[in-house]
Amino acid sequence: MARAGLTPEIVVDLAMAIIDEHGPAAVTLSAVAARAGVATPSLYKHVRSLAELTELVSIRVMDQLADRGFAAVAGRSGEDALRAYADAWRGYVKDHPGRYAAMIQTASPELSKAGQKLIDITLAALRSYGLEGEQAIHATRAFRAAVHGFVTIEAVGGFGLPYAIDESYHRLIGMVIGGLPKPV
Amino acid sequence: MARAGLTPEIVVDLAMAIIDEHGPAAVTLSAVAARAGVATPSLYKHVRSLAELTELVSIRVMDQLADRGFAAVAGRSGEDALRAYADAWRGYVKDHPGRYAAMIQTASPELSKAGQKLIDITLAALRSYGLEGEQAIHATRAFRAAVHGFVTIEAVGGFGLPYAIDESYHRLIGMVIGGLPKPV
DNA sequence: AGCGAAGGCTAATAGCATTAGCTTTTAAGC
DNA sequence: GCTTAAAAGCTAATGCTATTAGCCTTCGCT
Repeated sequence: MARAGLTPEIVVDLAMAIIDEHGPAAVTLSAVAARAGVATPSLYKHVRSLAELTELVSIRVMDQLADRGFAAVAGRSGEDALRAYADAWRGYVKDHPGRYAAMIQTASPELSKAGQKLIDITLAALRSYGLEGEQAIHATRAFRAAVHGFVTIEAVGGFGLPYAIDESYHRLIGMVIGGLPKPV
Repeated sequence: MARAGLTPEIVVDLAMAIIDEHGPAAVTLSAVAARAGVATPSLYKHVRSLAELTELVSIRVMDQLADRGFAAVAGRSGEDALRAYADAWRGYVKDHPGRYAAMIQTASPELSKAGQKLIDITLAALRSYGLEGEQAIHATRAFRAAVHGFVTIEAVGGFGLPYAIDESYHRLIGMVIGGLPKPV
């Protein structure tokens, strides 16, 4: 019988498809194996465990998020860059709420490397503010926390009526931006 | 043999103890039953399913959070009230990171009622700002998002070096407060 | 005392991750 | 082209999980 020709990357692809269709909780090795047309234990030739697979998924999601963010920030600066990044971030979550949910419920050393990309992009967007050291850290944390908090609540439908959510987000980002020193 | 004398409340108590000691992932009906000194299926006399138990746990956590918040806001107004609420919220998460993690990975209709308490407290803290309708909604969402985002990232150790985190939080809350119209 | 409900039990089922060990395919080197 | 060894698949088995069914016992009330 011909081989399925799996790789770790393809296994992650399949897991992502399951997340998109049925949510993060539906990601089991059985489900992935069924999609791959393979017996469950065969997956262990490509991933060490379910835990490793979910970690790889998280890294993939962070990378996708970073790609969108990077594209949004490129060629912009100051408030413009920050707002574009914030919108790109939220756009990704709205397009793929399951993926973001899958991402946030995993933590590991490997993951922090992927997460660093998101921080680096924030720093890049903040560059024109000329913040140094501690000031840059505070600004980055504030931006991350505001964006992540808003988008997380929205993804689980936590805002109740979906009334004027765009405007609420715009204002929150405006509060963060307004609390920064003026760009040089 | 004497009965264990369980109630749904006690079952939730035991689940909370497991969360505090071993994290949310360790909450299984087996583990709870072992702690209760009872066979696993006996728990079904008190909770309908594991899903219901985790939901009850989330509601309990939200209630505890609301109690702390209520106490913090009582007798304060304006910026003072908002900062006290923000500090109480974060204090709870620092005291019980596992509980907060357990809370955020559950969503259901029953839960939104408990979540409404947290929103009501925010509205109360905002009262002296005299915000009406849409303005109050935007302000509440911004506050929730900022607080929730920050404490969530902190709870998973997402800020890397634990350097000056108090100050970062203080500044973020300051950004939100600074973006509100002045209290009347 | 007796009766019914509530709270406990054991046994059984089904789904899950994981490990062990075997077989087949594939690709590389001669 | 043949050999060979690693890579990639398989089946079988283990042990954990939630859940259901059906039974027994304890408790509270009359």
